[in-house]
Amino acid sequence: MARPVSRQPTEVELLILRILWDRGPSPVREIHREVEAAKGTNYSTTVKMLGIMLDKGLVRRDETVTPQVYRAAVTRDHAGGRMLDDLIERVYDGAAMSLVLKALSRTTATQDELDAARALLDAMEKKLP
Amino acid sequence: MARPVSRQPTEVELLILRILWDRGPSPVREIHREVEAAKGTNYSTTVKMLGIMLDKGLVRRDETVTPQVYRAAVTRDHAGGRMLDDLIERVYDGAAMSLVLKALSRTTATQDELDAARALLDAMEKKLP
DNA sequence: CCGGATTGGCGAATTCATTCGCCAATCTCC
DNA sequence: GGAGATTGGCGAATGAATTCGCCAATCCGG
Repeated sequence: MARPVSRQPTEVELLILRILWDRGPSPVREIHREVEAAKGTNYSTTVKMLGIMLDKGLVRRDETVTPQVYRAAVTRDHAGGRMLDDLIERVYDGAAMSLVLKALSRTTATQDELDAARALLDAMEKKLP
Repeated sequence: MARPVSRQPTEVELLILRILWDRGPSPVREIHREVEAAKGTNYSTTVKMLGIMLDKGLVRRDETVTPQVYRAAVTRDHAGGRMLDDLIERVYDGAAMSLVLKALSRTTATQDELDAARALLDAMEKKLP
């Protein structure tokens, strides 16, 4: 009686999405090459997972060409944002800033990213009452 | 042939941890009260999950009192931090800042939190080459 | 046109998380 | 002291995710 609960991409789905995000639309054979390198599973498994992901709407398929080409149907930021929202909700009951500060403290960033972050903070401050 | 993959707390485990984080050490009956309110499952299920979590080291148990009292063995920040690291790794291949900016943009914060965030950014900047 | 290689799909098997039925040990209070 | 309630635990059943065996269709070089 297990339940999925969060409508997040599963482990293998995420692995495949990441591959598609990194290399763009690709035929099964190439996707599988990376999946196999990452976890040594079978070609059939990759095909199966792609089929499942197609049903779930996580990927698109161009069947007009041979071999068929798959592409991610969701963007990295879209999926990541949803997963992050979910994480924040499940761990911090929605109090995001706490988690964000934590994330900031353990990351490294470029000057540009720091500037962008400051700009965001400024924008947020203006919205304060 | 499913695989565990990430050693993160599962859904129900997280629900129970959150309850313990919010109310502190508690007897099963009270933990169950909230679990039931949240998802309507049985008392046996809550006991079972606590047993599993005890095995995994996610909670501690004081058996010297009756009823036994359970407490979280990991802090909210510890668990959240690990889960966040995992999320960042799985979605962004480790490039955290991108995700952090995304999180910032969709949250609201207090003045104090904004100040704390700026302080962190300043500290990070000093570490730049 | 032919045989071997490639592609893609279906269904069954496996594993983990979750759920609960059922039972034993304690406790509570007449 | 004992009936009924409360506590806690174990083992089996259920369901989602994952894996692969096996097979059909298509492709490709000679």
